[in-house]
Amino acid sequence: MSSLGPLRPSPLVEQATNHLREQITEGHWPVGTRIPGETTLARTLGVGRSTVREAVRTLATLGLLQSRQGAGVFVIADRVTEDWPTRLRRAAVTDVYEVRMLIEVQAARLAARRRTDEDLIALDAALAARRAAGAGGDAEFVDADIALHRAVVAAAHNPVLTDLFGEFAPALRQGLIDLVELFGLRREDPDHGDATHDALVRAVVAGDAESAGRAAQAELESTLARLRAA
Amino acid sequence: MSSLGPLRPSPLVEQATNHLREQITEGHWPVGTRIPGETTLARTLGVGRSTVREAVRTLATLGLLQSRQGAGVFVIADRVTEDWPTRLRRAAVTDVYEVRMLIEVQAARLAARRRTDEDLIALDAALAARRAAGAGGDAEFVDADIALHRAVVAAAHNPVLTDLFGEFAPALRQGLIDLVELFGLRREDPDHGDATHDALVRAVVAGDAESAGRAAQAELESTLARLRAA
DNA sequence: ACAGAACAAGTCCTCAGACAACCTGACAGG
DNA sequence: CCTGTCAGGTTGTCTGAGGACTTGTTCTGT
Repeated sequence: MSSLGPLRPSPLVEQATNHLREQITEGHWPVGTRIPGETTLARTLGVGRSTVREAVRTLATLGLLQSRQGAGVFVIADRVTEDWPTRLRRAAVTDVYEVRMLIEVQAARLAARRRTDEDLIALDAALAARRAAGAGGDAEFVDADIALHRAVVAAAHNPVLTDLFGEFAPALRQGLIDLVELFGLRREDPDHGDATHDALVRAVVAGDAESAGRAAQAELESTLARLRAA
Repeated sequence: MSSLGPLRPSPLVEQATNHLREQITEGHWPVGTRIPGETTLARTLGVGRSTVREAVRTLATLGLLQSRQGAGVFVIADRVTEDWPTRLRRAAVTDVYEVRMLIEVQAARLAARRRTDEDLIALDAALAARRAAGAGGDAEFVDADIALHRAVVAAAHNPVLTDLFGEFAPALRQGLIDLVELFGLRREDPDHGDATHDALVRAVVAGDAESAGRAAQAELESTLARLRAA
């Protein structure tokens, strides 16, 4: 009778949620249609009504269902938009890094044109912090490196761009730490890449878009090449 | 007594959800702490226990709470990672378009280096489709235009990049349709921009990264200038 | 015959109570 | 100190009830 059977290893709500989600993703309940009522679902799933309600609410929060009092529950989407953190986690590091490079090269050009006095202070501070982090551990150093790049992107003064970089940063962190350790980049050169980063910052400070773009490209491309080799 | 008072304009669960979310985001319940029990919350909020449960489940789905049977409900995050569709919807069209330009200029360069024979066929088809859409409505034309740009990005063969463009496309669509109508771009020139798009495609086909980048930049910058003027 | 009001069925929304499953900390005994 | 037991509290689930709302139908007046 009950479609879920006598097995109860995981919470019932979760089972019910998955069951309903399958009906949607597999097309049994196309977008726009009304799904059976609470009482009916409770009977067919072999669970209580409150359990069904919580499952429906979960899928409503995920954007698959929408319940309208008095009318019923309707399917409004058949798949959840996977969020970027998980998408980036699944993607290849080189692909992520390549996109990061695309973004940042152009961001550096914009930053050179738009940087304010506050940006200059922040850039100098970030550069100094990166240099200082040369004395610390690899994770600390990578964090300081990312912070510097974040300062460059911030100087472009485009909130969408800033958000986008913020999305990529955590995905890059671990890959960069691994890279530094694998190649032992900092063994004889604790603040590895200091000269290129200095050039980048100086180009942005000088307002030279072309140089800034080239500096960013050169710096990122060398790292990308190492990532590809690893 | 009841913190929610006698007002009942919106569903109680929603009110309870917002109330709990505020407690979290405003720091009254720091990450890691246990929140009061369902029965206690029901009493303080002046609602039933099932209402509290659905509110908690909503926040759990959003990743703010985690409930463990027998132990309690715990705060595991103090802010939800806003998804890109809503973020882009809230952002200024010009900012979104600018980032799109950054991405696509570099994508065009990559595409020129990596395009396969299949890409060439798809590019030609998309270009022809855009030309054909000149006879249709504005929405149809914009869709064909976006499809062509999507084909260019796809030729770069970076899945992260393709996904990223897919994220931006819907946010751009309406803005572009409005732009076309506002400026009446197609009144005397139904397939507006055909020459520049043709140049872009030919550069990608020829494998000329520099020309492709310049063509994309020129095309997108002119549109961006119009958006800024609007 | 048509337009609008009144009705009825179905649905979600909320509550209250009960019991089961489970976790945690205290406590006694080794 | 370590360990097993136990009691209290918490979440998980079910059920029954009534309220609120939507929708389609029926009825009424013109």
